[in-house]
Amino acid sequence: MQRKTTQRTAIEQVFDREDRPLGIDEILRLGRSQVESLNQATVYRNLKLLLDKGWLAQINHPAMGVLYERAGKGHHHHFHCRDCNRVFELPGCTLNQQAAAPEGFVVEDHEIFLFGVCPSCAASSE
Amino acid sequence: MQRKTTQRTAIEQVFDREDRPLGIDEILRLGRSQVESLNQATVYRNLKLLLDKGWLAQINHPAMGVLYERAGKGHHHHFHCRDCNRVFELPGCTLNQQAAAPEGFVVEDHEIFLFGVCPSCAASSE
DNA sequence: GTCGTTGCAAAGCCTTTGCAGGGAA
DNA sequence: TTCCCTGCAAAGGCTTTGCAACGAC
Repeated sequence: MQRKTTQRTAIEQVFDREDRPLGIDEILRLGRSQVESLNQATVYRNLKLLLDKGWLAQINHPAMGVLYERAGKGHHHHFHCRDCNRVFELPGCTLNQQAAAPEGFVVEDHEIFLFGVCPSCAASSE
Repeated sequence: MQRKTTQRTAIEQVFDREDRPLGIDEILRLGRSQVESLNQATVYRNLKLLLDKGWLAQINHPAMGVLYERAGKGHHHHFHCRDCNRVFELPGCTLNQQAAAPEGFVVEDHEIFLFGVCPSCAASSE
């Protein structure tokens, strides 16, 4: 049976608090502000455990590499802000999936990454 | 000045011949069928050189990791066949970029990855 | 003969794993 | 007391780099 540890709890809280896809470095940094001794290996092990459990999902971002986000949010896409370098989850989907590929291709799924400036950066640069 | 070597020529020919995004392993394997002694370090060095030169472009595929493709093909997307595991370049773009994100987000660019079955695999499975 | 390139091996990243000690139940 | 979990360090992959020999020009 799985036990409740301060380390795993800290990692889970980081995701709940940030509510956006996070990279290993951020998870480790934010987690350490809560549990100073938090080890990198522990983070990796818990991320894997939370993935298997279905609590987290993994995404491979074109510019940011591997990121982790809360699972179970349904189909959505990602936005990467070139200013603050954060990745946001965008609800909804406007893509006509089958129309996106030429005749002959059977499209079953897709992923979209958007790049630009997020609302808070856009506001602060005016 | 840059010199013409059999190794670099072999790598370039692999891309011309396949005409699709390739991973390191494929480049190395296909290149070795032409230049037996082709070394991994040489491939990495030449890929970097061809990237800097603007002859190649790098893509970070969600499922396939880092891939390389001929540069200068204009805006396009990628299709990954779950049968043959190859990645194809799809011309055109049907996405209304700004409509894909909520109010406040300034969208400047995007990338789309499609997943499914390619025409040749779809035909052979019937 | 230059000096850009190559092959080999060593070194760097990032991630995973082995192990003994520690802590949740 | 059990045995899951953690920290540390070593080991694995993949990519880059140092170096001497090679070969394009």
